[in-house]
Amino acid sequence: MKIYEELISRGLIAQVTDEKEIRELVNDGNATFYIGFDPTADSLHVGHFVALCLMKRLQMAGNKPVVLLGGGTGYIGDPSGRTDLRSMMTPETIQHNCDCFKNQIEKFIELDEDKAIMVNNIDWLLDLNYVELLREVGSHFSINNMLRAECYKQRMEKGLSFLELNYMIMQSFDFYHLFINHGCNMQFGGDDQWSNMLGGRELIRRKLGKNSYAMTNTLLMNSEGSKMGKTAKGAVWLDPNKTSPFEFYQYWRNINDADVLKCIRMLTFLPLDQINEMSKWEGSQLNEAKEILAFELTKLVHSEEKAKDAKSSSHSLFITGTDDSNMPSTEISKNQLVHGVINVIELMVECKLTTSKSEARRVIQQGGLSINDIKVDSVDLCISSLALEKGIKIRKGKKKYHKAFMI
RNA sequence: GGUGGGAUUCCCGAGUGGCUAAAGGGAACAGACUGUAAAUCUGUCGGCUCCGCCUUCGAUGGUUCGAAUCCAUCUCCCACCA
Repeated sequence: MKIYEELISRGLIAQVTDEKEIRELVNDGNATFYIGFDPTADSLHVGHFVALCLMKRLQMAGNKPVVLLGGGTGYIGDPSGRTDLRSMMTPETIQHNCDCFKNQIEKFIELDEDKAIMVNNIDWLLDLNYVELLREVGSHFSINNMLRAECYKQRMEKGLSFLELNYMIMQSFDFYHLFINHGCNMQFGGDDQWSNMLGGRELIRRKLGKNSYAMTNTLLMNSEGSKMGKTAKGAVWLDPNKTSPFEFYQYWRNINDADVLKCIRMLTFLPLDQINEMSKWEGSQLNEAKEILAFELTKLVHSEEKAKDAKSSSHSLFITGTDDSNMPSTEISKNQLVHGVINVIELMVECKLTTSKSEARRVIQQGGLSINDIKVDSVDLCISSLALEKGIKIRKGKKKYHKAFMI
């Protein structure tokens, strides 16, 4: 099976401009394609990961990726899929985020002049001359068409600023620039980028009379139709300092039944035969599939060792109930104790298990807290320094484990 | 520039002088049931020194025994017209 067919089988391709030509191009390893990453945060998240995997797969098939950091487009902010204006970032933040992205991507994609390159659109966007751009590029865009694009349509009700309207033009210009300077003949991106990508293709056609290609990957949506990779606390980050390997593992381990196979297919590098075999699984057997998914992804994003750790922590916590050194922990210092003890409520807040004492009190009153496997039934319970020196295991609700200790 | 409309607790959204820490829904959190799933049911859902007290309804000042609700000024949004 060739790469294009594989991508289709994995459900990764959403839309393509010219199916036949693109198939040939990527199957023969003749594509130089780019994917843009706008530096919206100081870490990549799961959504980016889908794109990175695709990049990797295409690279392994002999195509050349161009990683585009959106240091310039970050100044504008993509309105696609948004109901409100993105908050404007300072140049310092953008720079910092770009640096973070760079570090993470480098670990995943082999960068080498022949195999893949990384560029930053700040290098060409920031120096554009307004009037010149209007004449050279702006004249090729039809406002009527732009407003018909899905990404803007949604914003017509809530309001769309001129700044955001220009995002499409900037992204189109990127493609045009890369086409000329790096022989980049294809653009890849999330399905929500489709109209922006067509804009670039159209610009290349109008200005150079040349054909170029675009294809989008399926957005990772759950069975309820909302974007995956989000938790109550925010995104699931790839940065281990923002989302620990254990949390990362748990996110996938706790995924809906309906979404497991789809995720395995899309995100892991397991052979399709094996995945098809797994798709016959039902009911509680899916737990096994979830473990595989969680393990494989943790391995890809962090390392095999971290994945093993996460898996064994998960097992010892949920199956055998034993303690484990991998759970998040908080060190309590001596001066936080009063008369050699600390109140449970204070302790919970200290460990960031709850954001306020009221909340901590409620959890205890509802029977949701246990320490060293003994349910806490009084909000007045105090923990001694002796216990803390040994280290205590706090469990809030069913799945939140935390360790508190004192040296 | 003109004319209207709006800003309420994490989000949506009621509330138009006291009975309002503020309906309803969503999210979230805890409990039951389970497969570390979903669905369902129950409870909670501003803070604290928690049977009581304190701070919230865009901002500031005022009227009143008493205001999210009335008045004034300001800030920001939106719609229609230009």
